[in-house]
Amino acid sequence: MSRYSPAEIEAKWQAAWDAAGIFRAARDDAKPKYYVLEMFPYPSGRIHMGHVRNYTMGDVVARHRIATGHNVLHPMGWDAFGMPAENAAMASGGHPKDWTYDNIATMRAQMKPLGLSIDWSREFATCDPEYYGQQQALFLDFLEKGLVYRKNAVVNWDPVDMTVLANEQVIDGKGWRSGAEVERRELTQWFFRISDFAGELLDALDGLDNWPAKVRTMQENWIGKSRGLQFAFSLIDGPEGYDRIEVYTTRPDTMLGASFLGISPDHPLAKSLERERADVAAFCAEARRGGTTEEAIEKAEKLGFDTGLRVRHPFDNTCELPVWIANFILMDYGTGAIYGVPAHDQRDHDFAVKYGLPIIDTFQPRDGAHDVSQSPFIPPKSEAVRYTRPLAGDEIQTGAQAIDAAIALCEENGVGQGVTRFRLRDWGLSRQRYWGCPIPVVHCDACGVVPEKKENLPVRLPDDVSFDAPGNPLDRHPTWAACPCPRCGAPARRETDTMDTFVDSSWYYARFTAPDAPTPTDMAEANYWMNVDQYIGGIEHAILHLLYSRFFARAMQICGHLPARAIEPFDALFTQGMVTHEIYQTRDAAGRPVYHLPEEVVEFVGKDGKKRASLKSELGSGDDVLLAQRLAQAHMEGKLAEHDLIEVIPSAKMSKSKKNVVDPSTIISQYGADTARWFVLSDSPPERDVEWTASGAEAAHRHLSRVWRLASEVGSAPETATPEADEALLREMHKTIDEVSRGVESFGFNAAIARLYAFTNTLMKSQAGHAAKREAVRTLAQLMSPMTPHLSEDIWAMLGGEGLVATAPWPQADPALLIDDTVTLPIQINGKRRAEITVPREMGKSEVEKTALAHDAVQRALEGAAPKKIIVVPGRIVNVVI
RNA sequence: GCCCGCGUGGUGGAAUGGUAGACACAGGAGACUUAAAAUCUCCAGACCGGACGGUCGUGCGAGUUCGAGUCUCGCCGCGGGCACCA
Repeated sequence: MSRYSPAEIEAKWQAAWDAAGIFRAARDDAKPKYYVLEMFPYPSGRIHMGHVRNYTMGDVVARHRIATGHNVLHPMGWDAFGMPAENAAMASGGHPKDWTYDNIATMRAQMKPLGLSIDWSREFATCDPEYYGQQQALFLDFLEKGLVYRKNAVVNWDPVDMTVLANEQVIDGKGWRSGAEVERRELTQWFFRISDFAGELLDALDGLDNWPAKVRTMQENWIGKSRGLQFAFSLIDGPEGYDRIEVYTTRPDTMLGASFLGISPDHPLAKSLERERADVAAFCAEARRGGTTEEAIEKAEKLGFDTGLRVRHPFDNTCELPVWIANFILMDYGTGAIYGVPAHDQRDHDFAVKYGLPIIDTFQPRDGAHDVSQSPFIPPKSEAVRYTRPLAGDEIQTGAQAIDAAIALCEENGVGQGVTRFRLRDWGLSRQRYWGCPIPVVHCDACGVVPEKKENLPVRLPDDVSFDAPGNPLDRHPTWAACPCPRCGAPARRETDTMDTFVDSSWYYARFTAPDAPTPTDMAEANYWMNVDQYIGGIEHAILHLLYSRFFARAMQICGHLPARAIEPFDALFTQGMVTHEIYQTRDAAGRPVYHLPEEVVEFVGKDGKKRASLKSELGSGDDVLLAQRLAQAHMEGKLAEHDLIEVIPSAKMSKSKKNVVDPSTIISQYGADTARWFVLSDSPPERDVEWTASGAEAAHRHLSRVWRLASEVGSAPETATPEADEALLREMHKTIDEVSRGVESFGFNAAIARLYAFTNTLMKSQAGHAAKREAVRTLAQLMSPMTPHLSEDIWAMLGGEGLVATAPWPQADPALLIDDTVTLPIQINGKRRAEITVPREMGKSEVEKTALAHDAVQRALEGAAPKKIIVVPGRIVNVVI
């Protein structure tokens, strides 16, 4: 065999790893453990390049840790519940279960050839009854500890499909499938009490030093801590039972600028009025229309209704404010009521202008004046302003100071108290869907909501369901919901809602530590393996998934399913970028974009040196290379009309509709898995997007072939050894060991790969002897092994390595060999490089100075004068200041 | 609006305050070959120059420093997150 043939060697070494069972994880107290996890995939159909990049990165980390003596846990599973399975069933018949498990089989079969160091014995899918049964057990434990509860909540309701929709499924206020106008409806739903943990989840972010700062900031903003004042306005002649209205504000310093009081249409007072007054009822119905999406809210016009009620200002008895119901006030933030200060708030200003309410300023710029009738004056809180109606404190002070003073004053006078609030709301988990984990409770006429008994778990999804009618198949199943009440035994009805699929992914990392345990976790295993030492996934999960998981780890710890130190489940997080690919685009007569597959076009280099392309079908038949040459020539001569050209848009996200998807299986059969792995790591830093290019993939493959050839030919050329060449190669090898090790440890994969390229180049030119080269090539293969495990294994065996390279100890750089005996120092004159000298490493400062000054270039620059100053940084640089 | 991040050749990108452009892609020249493929060698930031060499150069403008892609301040541009949140 004289050619690198990945298909052969990859299958061979995968079989060898399997036979040796080296990726099966078991507790071993003699070794430090290392748990590396990539976010598990949703089984959508086929794997894509993004998966390849994600799992390759995890694999590099895992393989490096194995080689450095760690006991590694590297599992894989499937985030398998969710709507696409039901949509597929509705669109083309079939069953969500079959669709899901078929996809899993396909994707697993696509992943195995990648040669990942995964312990497949721990694989599970979240739709396995064994998994969701344990999730139901967790739910029951949470219920017992008060971590989950039921309440009424406003949801997006599709009246045609008769289902709750997620915000993402409401488009232009209409259901995405039915096209029906979405209603805001109040339903009784289950909620996790995540908001109770808001402060803790926020504070603990500080300890997550190995998380990207960006993710921590995003979570911080999401949790949204604010400090403000809560107090009440007393209501004049209010309806029975209502004598005051509680409000919350973060700007109590503007209290004397209040010109109206606004309440949410869902505020209890509004609801009470609604029952008695037709005009109020009509307004509230109008105000509630439209979805709960951002988009719907954005577009919604500000609507207000003057109730005729009035409240008294707590600091000014003569001041009475009208009470309005306004559609922009949210019931679930603060108290559902605000006081409006049009002079210092954009929304309140809009509202005041529309309804002719007074605009009263409480502060002005320090110097000058701001006409608040035209626009609100909203300086940063840190800016000092001149208070025209100060509630407390000095006339001139910053907003922040005034706010603190106002809170203090109100607390002293018993008007209200300072409170800390969070934007984070409780997590609603009920979904009126079939393909999810059934919520294990029973509704009994006599006993109410009763938890299912743990011995009756799992509450299994029925298989005999149909998707030919709108609504939740569980709800209309003839028999499934019927069951005895777990408490009194009377005939009762199961909850037909299922859990949000984010629940499934909130604890799978813990389940991997003991996937077959008869309880959600096995504490001995969890105690050994947790936490995840390195978690890797996309930035798109920066908020929800990672926040929910942090909450779940805390809740599980409270229920005794995780050790206390695992409340932060992910010690280190890495968010990798996407794999992008260029798009070939033309436009149709109407100017709409039309996309083309790569095989439909010919690329060439245009007269401007930029990449151009043209449609093959317009060119007649011919060899691609010749076509490209002809096109380039024609373009150069200006013979190509613009409309013959295709727009080449680089770096677009891969998607079927844009026709720019590259299927990993195609690449693997063409070049092998090692090439795909090497390429996705080589071209960009891992946290950034990487552009897939055919030429880049070819280059990667070419390089791997070169390394393989280097290995197979080592020793076949005539012996040319010189001690100098051997020594030089050895030093270069140790520098490579050092740099590659550091790169691999710090997610500097692209830099590590660049170093490996450089070392390969050195090796090819080296005059070192056979023995030295042999060792260098074997080390090269070993250093490459986390990225190209099959190729490395083959070379390792070829060059007499002991055992498998996968389990061989990682090479250590000899510090003595990292330092050269001589150094080349650049000589700068006034900070600009002008020359260089090569001197012994140990040469003293004054010696170096003398040598530098003697240099021609320095003498020329000095023109006989003495330098003002000379800076010598040993081993680094010489700077002569003239 | 608020909060982050990023601007380096034709392209992706290297660079603990110390030789900017490593490594790779695309490009050019050449070797081998009947030819092609494959492989190998060399060139390559811009400008001036035959060469030696020189001038400029990390979005723009200032500052700190012997020395700034890197640190500070101010602009400009791009990207991301949050947002009727009181």
